[in-house]
Amino acid sequence: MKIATYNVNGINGRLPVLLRWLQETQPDVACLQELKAPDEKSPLQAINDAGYNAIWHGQKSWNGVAILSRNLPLTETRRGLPGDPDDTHSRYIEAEVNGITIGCLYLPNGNPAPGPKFDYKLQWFKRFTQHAAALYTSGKPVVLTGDYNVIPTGLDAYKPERWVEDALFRPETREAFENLLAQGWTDALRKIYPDEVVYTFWDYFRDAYGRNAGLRIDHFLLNPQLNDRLLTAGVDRNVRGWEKTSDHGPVWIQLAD
DNA sequence: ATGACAGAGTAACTCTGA
Repeated sequence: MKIATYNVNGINGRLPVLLRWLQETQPDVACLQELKAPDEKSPLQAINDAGYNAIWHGQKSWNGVAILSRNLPLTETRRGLPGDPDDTHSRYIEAEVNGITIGCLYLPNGNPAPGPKFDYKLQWFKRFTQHAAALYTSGKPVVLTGDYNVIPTGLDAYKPERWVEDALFRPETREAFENLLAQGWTDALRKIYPDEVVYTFWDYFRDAYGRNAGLRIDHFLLNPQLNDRLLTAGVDRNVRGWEKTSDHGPVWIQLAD
């Protein structure tokens, strides 16, 4: 079973690229972030025509997450992160597919830091960590995937010294990610590629993709029940080179059935 | 140190992103 995550940066503007990628790589499940569209403007028909079921948690202009599945029943288990009824951002959706609990997240960027946006990032992270703890001990295989907006270590940025003041790499952010991992989650890409440079994002500016000036900020966290089934993982980095593409590349894991 | 690029909303430009 292949599960992918892809920050599409606009589901409607990205539709041709998204459909081509689905057609070429055929993931069983695809978690999408940054839809930038309300549910009523989501291209559900085109997704269905491509062979995928989908659940959406969209929002006008910003944020927005979705989970797609191909030839597999998709049961929504949660829409929105618990813990703050006043949080209006659409950043979390969760489903069960094939007995696996799949959380799809778009963690806040948090820049500029320090400031209210960074405070919101850390607050959201805290709520997410609490929810992750509950899922971890659910007894089911669980994957938490999406755009974490976290550069975990210096290996995960092309010039880490330039990111030390940035919300993606500040000590508070890295510590929050480490605290989450300390529950027992496995960073799947880092497990498969322990010492290699693996990027998932390349800035639109200054030919960052051509220079491979990237970041690793899209992640798969697996609990032990799923970690035992991890076969391989990768980044479809060629997609980042297509016309009218996202600044993120799709990332995927392959699991034993 | 700065700004470059892109999507969405709305209709010239702002806001956001990482």
